[in-house]
Amino acid sequence: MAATEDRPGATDAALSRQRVVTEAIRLADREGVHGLSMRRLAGALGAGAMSLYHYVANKEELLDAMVDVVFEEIALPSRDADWQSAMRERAVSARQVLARHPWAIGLMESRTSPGPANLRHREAVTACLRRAGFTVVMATHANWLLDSYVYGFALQETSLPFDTADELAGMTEDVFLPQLPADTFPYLNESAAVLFAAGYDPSEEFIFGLDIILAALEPLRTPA
Amino acid sequence: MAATEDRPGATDAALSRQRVVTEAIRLADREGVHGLSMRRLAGALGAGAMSLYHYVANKEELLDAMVDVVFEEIALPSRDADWQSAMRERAVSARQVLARHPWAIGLMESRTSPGPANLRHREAVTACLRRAGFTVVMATHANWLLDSYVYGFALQETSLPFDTADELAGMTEDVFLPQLPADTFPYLNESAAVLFAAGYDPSEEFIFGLDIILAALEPLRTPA
DNA sequence: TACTATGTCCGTACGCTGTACGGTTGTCAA
DNA sequence: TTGACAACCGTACAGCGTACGGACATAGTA
Repeated sequence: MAATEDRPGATDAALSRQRVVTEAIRLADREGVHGLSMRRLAGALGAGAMSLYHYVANKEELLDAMVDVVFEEIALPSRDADWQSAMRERAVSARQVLARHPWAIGLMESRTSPGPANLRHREAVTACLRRAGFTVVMATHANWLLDSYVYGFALQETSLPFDTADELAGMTEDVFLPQLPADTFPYLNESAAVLFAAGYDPSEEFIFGLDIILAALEPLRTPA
Repeated sequence: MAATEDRPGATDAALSRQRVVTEAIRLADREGVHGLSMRRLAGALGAGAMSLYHYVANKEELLDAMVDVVFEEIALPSRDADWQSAMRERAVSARQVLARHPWAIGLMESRTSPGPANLRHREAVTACLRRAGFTVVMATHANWLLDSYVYGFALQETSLPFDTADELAGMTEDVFLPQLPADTFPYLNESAAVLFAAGYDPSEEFIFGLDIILAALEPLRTPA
């Protein structure tokens, strides 16, 4: 019970790489990646800043580890379902995870070497596509296309200034439409007005594009 | 001639918001967004750090301005061509521009309100789609789909650790294949080997997915 | 029991960051 | 001549990542 001293805000458990990375993710989720500093992270763990460096070589390595944990959270494509269902589910999962950890998208840009969870994920996706009858080259094409869509969608989603359809409706009336005068932006103005009147809900947008892509890939399989 | 004192590294021209933003982009292109500090930027302009604050309210506003200049560089869809050619060209242009300014992609994540060039661009794209016979709702779908693909592709591209097909070939042999043992990663190993043998060139990858999307959108137009 | 080695933790310090605040100039109008 | 104003910048402060060296507890060995 006297394992750790009673520092202010200290947590009982001892430090570990696991705990450091997990807490870092929690902090980044709550305050964004700008709010994640080694000192603040250490504080949240009830430790001194320099203690962290026994578990991560430097901040870059910490960020790498965080991104890999995010990949771990994404569901692998199911082995049992048909390829379209399997890929749809993993894409939906990926989008959910990236919405939960928006900072991860921006972080991917600078991280060039994939972590183990990332590799496992790619292996499973490639396996699914190959078993579905795509050639190696076609599976590569499909991979690029699907991943580009998922990441790009998630990226756009994080830069939206609203969270729900209701919020969007409110902002359309109060903010967007006034900023989009019909004489300078006739088409954007029309779009905002029509979508607003139709009660447009952007949360269904993802599936629409995803299913278009999946359907378009279907004929590119070589018959089993 | 005595307009500016002869400070070390000073440039003759006077400061201006234009010059500040342009030089910031040049700096970010060369050294990445981490290498862009107010002091370094001021140094490159032959000025003191605090002088910059007469042209930008703070660094955030500078980053906003930089992103909007990037949008300005993207070609608008042509009015004369058919919709597929117009959208293809603007997507290719966007990808080129984002490859030139990789930092812009990560920056988009945190920037929630679009700048004027961004709005002009969206207006032109929406106009192109509407004139091609897409309904407002369908044009919105198409917009999300196409932009997600472009941004996601650019994002993935910047995190590749190689630049040319030759470099990729070299790294496949020396780095990737050794890291992908056939027993743990059978499918990734196979892919790497096959793509390497086929002289795979990822620079053609973009057009492939883009044309799939464009073709899949074609039947969603309402006849004129 | 005494000594050493190792692992965990952290206090201090250095060079960097963004920027608040308060100058100092140069130009122009009255 | 005076006052206002724009352009510019020096200094200072809080916070950043992290190099360095040291404190302390435990384990292993003699």
